[in-house]
Amino acid sequence: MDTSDVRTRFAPSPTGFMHIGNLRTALYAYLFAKKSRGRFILRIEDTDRERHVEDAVKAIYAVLRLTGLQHDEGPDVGGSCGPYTQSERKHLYERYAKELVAGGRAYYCFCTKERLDTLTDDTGNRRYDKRCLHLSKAEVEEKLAAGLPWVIRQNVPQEGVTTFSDMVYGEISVENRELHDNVLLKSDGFPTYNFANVVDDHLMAITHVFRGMEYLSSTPNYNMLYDAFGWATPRYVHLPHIMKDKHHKLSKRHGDANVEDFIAKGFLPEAILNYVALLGWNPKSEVEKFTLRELVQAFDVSGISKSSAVFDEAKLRWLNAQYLRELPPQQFHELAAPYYGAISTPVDLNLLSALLQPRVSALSDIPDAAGFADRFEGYSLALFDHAGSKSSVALAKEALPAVIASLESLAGWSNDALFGALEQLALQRDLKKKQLLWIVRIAVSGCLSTPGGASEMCALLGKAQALERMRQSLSRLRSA
RNA sequence: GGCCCAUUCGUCUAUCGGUUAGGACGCAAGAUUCUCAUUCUUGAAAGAGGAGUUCGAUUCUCCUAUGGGCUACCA
Repeated sequence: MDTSDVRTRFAPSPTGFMHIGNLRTALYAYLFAKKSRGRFILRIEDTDRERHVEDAVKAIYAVLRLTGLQHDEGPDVGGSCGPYTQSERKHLYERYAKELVAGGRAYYCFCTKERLDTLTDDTGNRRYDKRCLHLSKAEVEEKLAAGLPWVIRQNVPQEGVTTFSDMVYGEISVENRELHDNVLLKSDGFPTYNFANVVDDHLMAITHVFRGMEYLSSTPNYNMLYDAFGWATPRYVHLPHIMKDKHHKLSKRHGDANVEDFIAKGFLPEAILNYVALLGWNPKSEVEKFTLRELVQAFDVSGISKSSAVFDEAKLRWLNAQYLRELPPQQFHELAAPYYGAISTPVDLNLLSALLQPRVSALSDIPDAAGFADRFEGYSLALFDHAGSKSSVALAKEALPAVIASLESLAGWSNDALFGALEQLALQRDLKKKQLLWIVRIAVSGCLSTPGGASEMCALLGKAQALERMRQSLSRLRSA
């Protein structure tokens, strides 16, 4: 049950995939709404036909579904303020723009691109000179009748100061003369973001606007629009940017910022969400691990920081590893299964999952971690030389026959039985346990690093295969 | 260029005038371990610079520097 009028919205433009920054904006808007027992709305801002990307909307739905940020209203789920896709609301904007024209708060502009270009100053900036504002009503009618292309521009007063309050950045004032007569309605009849966001946020009764801080400097323009219509302004929550590094914003040009890519790389949506929540927001406690539910409880706008944050994949990996380890073994196994697809050697996959779960930090680490399975042939014999365990090629050649003989007659092939047998054999031959186990592990895996120790590797491969590999290693040692 | 915003360890951050400036990731060292990893312990690591205000500034004010954003018929 809703118990408040709080309504937030996530309003992406379908110009590409969802990146980490988009996700965080959606998350904060969602958390704020849910914490206030309000509603979270999805609105698709597709007013730029040129940058429109076909499957972008699908990607938005996919990410919201995967991360659990369920919207209460939106193009796909409906709601009382629809339609929720701006291209389907086109007629509305024109009506409202004309209302503004009638009230003198906006005006038709017929200036050509060429003329606009002449308005560019020494520093390469352009500022419209309000020329068309001074057209008489008759002149406007005449041009309109002649079928000249037109746009509608906001009529911004050039004197005075506009002040607004942002819940993150505090009070911000801008001299009105710094503001431009933005285009509200484009010549193709579509509204610009500068207009559509105001009309829609009002019509959809949005109470709190969450968006990137790049809109901070144009917010005075928007407030003038609200005032012109006689509408109440929403509360603003501008968010600091997420950076790829010290100097560059996370950009869609880099596939690594794509939320779906991270999921494909074996990061759990819960971990991504958790990490992203902490990028630019602090819970005022030292807790770092939060479920979505817990985030809803803990979220507070006062914890949002003002400065931008650099995205750190290392920390995401660490968090993801925490999540992976807490998974019920069976669930981890199911998630890992797709990554076993490339393994052709028969191994005990359930056991492999059990060994892998505490040691991978992303599911995509699995193929590499399980490299022993298919990368056995032709491994370097130098691996038998290991100072730490005092083992060597010579020792391997000498000890392996006994290992093979001993294990061939081993009754069970469990990890415990194997470990016991190897331990005993080491004792008999007066070898350090470490020495023998190193040799066996290499002989059976051919890898410096494996998901388990010698006995575990043997158990993983099964009796026939493990013994076969040992014989193969022995013969290579002998002929070397 | 103009305007807006920001500036604490490499990174994410705590501190809301008085702290040995705390935590986390990463990094290093040690311990544990049948490898690597895990786990545990320890360590190195920060207030951009300069003026003020104040008994006292990381914290408040101003200037400078640096970074980011906006300055589109993109959002």
